[in-house]
Amino acid sequence: MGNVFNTLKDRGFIYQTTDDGAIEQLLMKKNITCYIGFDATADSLHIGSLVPLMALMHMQRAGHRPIALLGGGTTMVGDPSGKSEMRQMLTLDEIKTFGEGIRAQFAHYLNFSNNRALMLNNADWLMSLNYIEFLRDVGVHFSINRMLTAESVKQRLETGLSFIEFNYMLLQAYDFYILARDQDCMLQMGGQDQWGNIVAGSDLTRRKLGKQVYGMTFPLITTASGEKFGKSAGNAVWLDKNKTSVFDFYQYFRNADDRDVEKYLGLFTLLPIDEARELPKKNINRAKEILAYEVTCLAHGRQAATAAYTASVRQFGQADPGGEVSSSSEIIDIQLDNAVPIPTEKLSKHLLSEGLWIVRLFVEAGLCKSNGEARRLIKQGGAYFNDQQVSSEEFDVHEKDISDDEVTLRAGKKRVKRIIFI
RNA sequence: GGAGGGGUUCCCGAGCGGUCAAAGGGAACAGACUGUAAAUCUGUCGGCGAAGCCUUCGGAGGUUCGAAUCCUCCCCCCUCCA
Repeated sequence: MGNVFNTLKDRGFIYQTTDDGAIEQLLMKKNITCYIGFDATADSLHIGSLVPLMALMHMQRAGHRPIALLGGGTTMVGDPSGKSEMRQMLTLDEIKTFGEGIRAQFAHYLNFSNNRALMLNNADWLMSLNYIEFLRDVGVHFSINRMLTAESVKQRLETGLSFIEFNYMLLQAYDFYILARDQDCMLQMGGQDQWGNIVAGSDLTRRKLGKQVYGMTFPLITTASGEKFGKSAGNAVWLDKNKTSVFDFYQYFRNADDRDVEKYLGLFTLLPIDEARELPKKNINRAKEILAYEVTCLAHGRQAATAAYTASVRQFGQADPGGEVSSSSEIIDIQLDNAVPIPTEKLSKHLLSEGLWIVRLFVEAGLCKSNGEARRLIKQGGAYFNDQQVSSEEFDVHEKDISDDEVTLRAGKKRVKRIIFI
């Protein structure tokens, strides 16, 4: 399997590095430790973190040791990079709780046994810093003139940048230095907006330890239509199945833009790169199924991915019924006859006793946010009750209208829910 | 600290006493077309069982028959000066 650097490059992970040749050499010569920071701003990661997660995974598979660094300390300050406004500050407690949730998700991608990967929290060394000491120790090495030329800072100079955020770069640089010193970490990776922070860290490490360490950034992933990757209806697509159902998670990738499929297969799956390039050309919709299945497999496990796949096929049909497309994905072994249910909501039977207004039912089911929205849906002909179009909003559902205490609701073509009355 | 500019519905951004639930664009949602894609076209896009009513234009008061629009105080942001 050999050269991870080429693997990452071929699969579209590399945006820029501090030194291509040196990093490639380094990675081939020995097993190194590398790190990526994740700010603990929510109790779950979302698919925006998939690129760094996959990058660490590739590193580990190639024998290197990845460190996932939780930003318990840096989140106290807030990274201004790539943001137009200051981020809300979180308490230490919140960050701690968030960290727990995130750690569990990492375990799906990385093997933490025998210290083959580490999870650290920069709160451990940042929180106890003494201001004056830090200034004399670290601050001296930073040139304001130079910091002001950083792209991430320049952008914020237009909209405003507070001193606390301006300091962020020093803290992240300090992280790199600490990891280089204590864990022999040689490489920091991150999103392209992290470039300034990463370079600052490698400079600081060189100055303080006389040690050469390296940096690499990933490209910012956007969809072909120019939107930010990972937003579905304005909401983030989370890795936590309680925040984004497995079905919705699968569907997000199943509905990828044609033009993005090849890129996504390279970045978000472990399928051989040649296959990732070929699949979309052979059968674009089968490629999307495979993409969605593979990504879901990594995030939620094979069983859940299979369920999402079969439920989707039942709902929308399959892309390659003849089985003409060959693939190394396990998806081709899945038998489609044991159909698995779609997202289910339980409602109380009491609601039915006096008749449940159809408008309200759609709201209760979580398919519409308000009565007004449900009315609109019905008016526009997008509401379905047991696959029957709802023609009027003046309709009450009684027990006699449903069989087996169960009903299927559909909003538009894609949003479906099964409701069970208990 | 001084002078000026600004905070509008999910976002950008018009409005500057009634005709404003607030132009326009984007996003989103539904329909047509399709391949669960893209592009295009059409419609919708604060809440309320829909009648009218209620809540919304940084916050709190005030003027007025009537305020997003005028006045006062406060909070926040930007620019220039110190």
